[in-house]
Amino acid sequence: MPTDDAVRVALLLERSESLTSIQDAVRRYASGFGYDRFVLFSASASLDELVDRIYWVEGDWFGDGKAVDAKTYVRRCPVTRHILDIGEAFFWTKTLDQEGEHYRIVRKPQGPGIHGLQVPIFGPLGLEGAMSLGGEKIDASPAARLSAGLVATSAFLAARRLIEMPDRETPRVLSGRESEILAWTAAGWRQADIAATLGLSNRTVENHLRKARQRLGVATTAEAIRVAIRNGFIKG
Amino acid sequence: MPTDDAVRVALLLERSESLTSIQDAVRRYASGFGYDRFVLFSASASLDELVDRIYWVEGDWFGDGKAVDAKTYVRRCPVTRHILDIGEAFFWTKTLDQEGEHYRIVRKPQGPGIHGLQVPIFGPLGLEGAMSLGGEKIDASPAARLSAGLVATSAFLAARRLIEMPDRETPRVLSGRESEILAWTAAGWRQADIAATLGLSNRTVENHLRKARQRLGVATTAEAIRVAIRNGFIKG
DNA sequence: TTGCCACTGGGGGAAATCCCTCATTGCCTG
DNA sequence: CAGGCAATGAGGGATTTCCCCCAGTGGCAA
Repeated sequence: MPTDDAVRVALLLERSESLTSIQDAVRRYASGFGYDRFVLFSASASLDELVDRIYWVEGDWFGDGKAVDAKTYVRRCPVTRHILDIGEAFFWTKTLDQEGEHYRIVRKPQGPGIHGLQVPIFGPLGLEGAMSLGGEKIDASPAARLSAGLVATSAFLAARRLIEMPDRETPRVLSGRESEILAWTAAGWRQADIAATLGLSNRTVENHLRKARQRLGVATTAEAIRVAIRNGFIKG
Repeated sequence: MPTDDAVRVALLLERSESLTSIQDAVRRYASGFGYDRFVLFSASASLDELVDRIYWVEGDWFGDGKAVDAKTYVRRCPVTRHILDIGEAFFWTKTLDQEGEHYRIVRKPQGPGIHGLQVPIFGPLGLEGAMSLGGEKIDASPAARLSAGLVATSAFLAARRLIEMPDRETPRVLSGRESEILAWTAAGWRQADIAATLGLSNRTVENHLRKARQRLGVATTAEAIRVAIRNGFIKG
């Protein structure tokens, strides 16, 4: 029973030294549950360096046989939108009728159509990536969801370890000015107002904010505020 | 071998209907790895106030033979602080010398002292909680880390499901769409991306955001996020 | 001394957000 | 059934933020 192998496969993945071996292991393992198409991507809309990066796509996801980049995938697959709502791995089903494709989140996918499992991977800063597995006849048991989820998570972490190798060790700490200005921003002040209040030029405020975003590894100031609050750099 | 039971125990936990049964299952399972003390808590916000709510504390955490209460645990366990830095489950070791207690994050805890496994649980917006397991002679293998991590995660989710159940009625100042879109914004997504992902027009997203700002009585989206986090309209 | 880094500014242009108004649909409620 | 409100979307323009460069100063450490 493949569920028993989940931990062993996850361990194997953790020690993988190449993307190919990761793929092989996942493919072999997931085929036991009926999956034959895979997507593995880092979806952190936030992290500057690894924005929207696909590690692995395999199988015909949209029926047009074309390769997709991460943004296209995220946008065309309506299932992705539920990543934030649900927070755990979930099953979905795609059916076809005269009106077009219909995606649904389901507890237990069955019947005709393409079914899949979406496994989000979260980290300190929120969504870091996801793995999707799809197939036409899949094992939709809770045990399958949990064990495939474990394996998918390990696969993502392993793939990222290999691919994002170059120093991912940014000290996520803000300088004094940066957190000060971020705090003013969180208080609802515009850059120009902050500049006037602190006796700085608009440029300086802008530069500090950008630096803060870079340091926190986020794309927007809005997210920077969330992360800074969470990490205690500014008061919530 | 307990690693084989991880998925089964996790499933059991998922279906638990009482905190007691969660505790029993975890206790029984984790004892196979040598753990005999447990902490399970939900977390959020700043580093100062890392622990939000403690679901379960049990065992002799500080070697003085006394059971600890939640407050004591939080005050005295420095390991908790590392949850945000590390992002995955990690082992730690506490040793004692004349200078006092020393906590270290280690790859493979061994020797005398108290050892433990810290399992952070992440969600869409970052850290959501954690489970700590401790003992004097623990199985520190990678397989044990993975399977105990799976079980700990399931235990947390199950406990939270039960405990936060009493649908803490938040006076929803924001409408569903508004808080949803604000949450995406706080996660670092731009209006256009949110629109594309949710299948809306840019205008609609913009309008919802403005409505949210109006309702919260703030001038900028940045501040709206801070306020929404503080008021619990979106998760921080 | 030679770096690194925080802090301070700037130019120029692209992109995103924000503001005000208006309109439609559908649901629920008094 | 009218009125409120959530949800959707548009036009048009004003602001603001963001991005990618650059450069000087002063502090601190190898």
